Amino acid sequence: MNAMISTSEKILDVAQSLIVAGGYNGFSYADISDAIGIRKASIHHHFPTKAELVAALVDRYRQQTELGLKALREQSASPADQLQAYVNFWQACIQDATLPFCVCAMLAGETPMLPEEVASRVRAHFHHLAGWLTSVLRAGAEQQLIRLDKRPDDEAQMLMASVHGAMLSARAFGDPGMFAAIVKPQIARLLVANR
Amino acid sequence: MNAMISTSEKILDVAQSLIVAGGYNGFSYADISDAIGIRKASIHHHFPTKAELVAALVDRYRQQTELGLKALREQSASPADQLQAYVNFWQACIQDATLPFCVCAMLAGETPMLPEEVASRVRAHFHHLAGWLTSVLRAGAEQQLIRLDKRPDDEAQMLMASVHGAMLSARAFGDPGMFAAIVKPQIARLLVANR
DNA sequence: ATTTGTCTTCCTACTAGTAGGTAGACAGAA
DNA sequence: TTCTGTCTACCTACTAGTAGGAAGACAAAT
Repeated sequence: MNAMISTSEKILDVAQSLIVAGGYNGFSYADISDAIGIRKASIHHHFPTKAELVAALVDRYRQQTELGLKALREQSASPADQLQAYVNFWQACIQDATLPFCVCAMLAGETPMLPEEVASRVRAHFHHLAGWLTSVLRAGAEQQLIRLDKRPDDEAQMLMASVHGAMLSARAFGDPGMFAAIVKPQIARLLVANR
Repeated sequence: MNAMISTSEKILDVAQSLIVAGGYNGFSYADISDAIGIRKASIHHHFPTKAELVAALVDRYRQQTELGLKALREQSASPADQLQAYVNFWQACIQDATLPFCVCAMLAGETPMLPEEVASRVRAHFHHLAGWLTSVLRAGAEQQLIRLDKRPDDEAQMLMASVHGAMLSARAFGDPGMFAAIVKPQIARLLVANR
């Protein structure tokens, strides 16, 4: 009946939800051990050090994101829809608490005391996400669906910051709806002539 | 030669810079002890538990913020200038690394595993800051210096999220200039006819 | 077919060091 | 004298990480 999910995947799953809740220093091997019913030492077999574990986790996260964003570009017709779908994805994650915060946004806050191998991967995720947003915005501007006041990459950075800040506010206020309340208007102002 | 700064203030100063670097679980009594040359037990005399220490820290932080924002309202003539000054303040803090991140933004990310006495104070800070921004935006709109697409409190939440998200991006990219690059355009779009 | 060796995964048992926190003594100031 | 701040010395629980071995899977050699 087990969905044939490997132990190392289970470890990463648990570690991810723990990181999302409390960051790099907010979980221990013992926590993972308890959650999946395996000894601490066995986790060290799969991931010798905590830094390696989290680095692998961020790699997987970025890979999943990459896949998700690619799927989004292929499914949604217009750049405007792609933007909406991206925001809706996070809205759903936050609402049903499956992934109530971006792993890399969480870790980014802790940058100053993150192992370099983790910090560099977090930076890579930020670069990648900003790149995706830039290309969507640029395409939208070319098709005259989106109106940009600044260069596409600047607008992408602004949008990304809004998304992360909105996650933070949703958490601080304990109100999942706050995310959409902040991000949707930011999207709306980019869309040309919404009538 | 000591500037007559009390031990408990020193403790809070060090704890604050450590929290800003690594969050609630990113520092220990031993770290503070090492930094100010006092035994761990002596810190427990001033702040019996870690939760109490951080709660006191956030109280002080909010109080300082309150004072700073009030001063800002009294010094700066127009609401537009107040907004600019607020952003400039953070820009300076991030640039010279005196306070490269908002204490409460840091803690907000860790909300799910924060002691309730800390979480509630972080929430209070968010409320207070949002309130200040709302009143500045409302005043600006009344004087027709600021153009609001949405209700003042919604625009305030959007601005606050931008500020926090911009701090996160500046950290992730290791580029202090990123903060201003993201926030300044957000302010600019609110200002009416900038010529 | 059985043995041999290797690889993987997990285990028990352990280490050194750190976590937050406590008890009690002492010195100086009020 | 009592109160405040600091100290030494200690506690229990937990931290990441290690040592060494048991059990099974697989493949090649016998």
